[in-house]
Amino acid sequence: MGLTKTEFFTESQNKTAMLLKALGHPARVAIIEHLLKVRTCICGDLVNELPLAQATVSQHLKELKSAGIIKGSVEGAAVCYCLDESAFEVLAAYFSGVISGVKSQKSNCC
Amino acid sequence: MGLTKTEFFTESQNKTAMLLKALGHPARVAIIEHLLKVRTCICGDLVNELPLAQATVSQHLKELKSAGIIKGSVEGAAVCYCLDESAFEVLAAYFSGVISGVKSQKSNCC
DNA sequence: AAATTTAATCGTAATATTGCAATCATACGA
DNA sequence: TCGTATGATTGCAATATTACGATTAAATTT
Repeated sequence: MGLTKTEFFTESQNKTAMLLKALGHPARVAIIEHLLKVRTCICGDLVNELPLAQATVSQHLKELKSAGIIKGSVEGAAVCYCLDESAFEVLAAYFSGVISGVKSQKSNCC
Repeated sequence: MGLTKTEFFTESQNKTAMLLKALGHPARVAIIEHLLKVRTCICGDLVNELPLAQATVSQHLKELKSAGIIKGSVEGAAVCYCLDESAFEVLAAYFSGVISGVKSQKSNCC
């Protein structure tokens, strides 16, 4: 075990969980917030910004990128990273959908 | 290692990451979506609904509850669970903030 | 009281994540 | 071309997560 049984959940549930899991680490939240401030940056900038080694930052960037949360384009020797707006639109829509669903419920709890 | 360095991130970053991590599993997304449909349910309902054993479902419920995403109230021998609206309001506000931040940036990427 | 229902907890196994040092690969400048 | 800058990858150790069977505990039913 230790293996998530993704095959028994819907495509949508797996996709949503995958996005949220990718953001479910303070270092990756910090990367997002730094990109909100500076729009674009390279890995080295984040290594200076975060209390983590270069290998660790690179790994977090890889996870964010493979989840579709950031984009990276090669810029000479460096790689330029920026936010992928579409992922956040999906998540914002998801949560506003949840909220309107909750609000449409009669009472709050049992 | 294998230990997240939460002490080096802000309170807000840790809190956001904690909420997102709690939702970053398809079973827990499925639990949220089921609660959206039925408003309240007990653990046994979810055991019938999900392809997971009772102990596993109970563990997922515990994680959601300790993150503040669901509430549970004892109802005789059973425990009645429902969504905690406030957590979703925090997250919806977070993502709409991210989106307006991204939109205020000049160009999309480098 | 005994049996049943409900779900939390314990113990364990398998796998995933986090973090880092070291190394590797690529692009650029001297 | 040789050195330098940048960052991805590899290999490893420590810890966390996922899942489940078995057990436990509490409330309800018979």
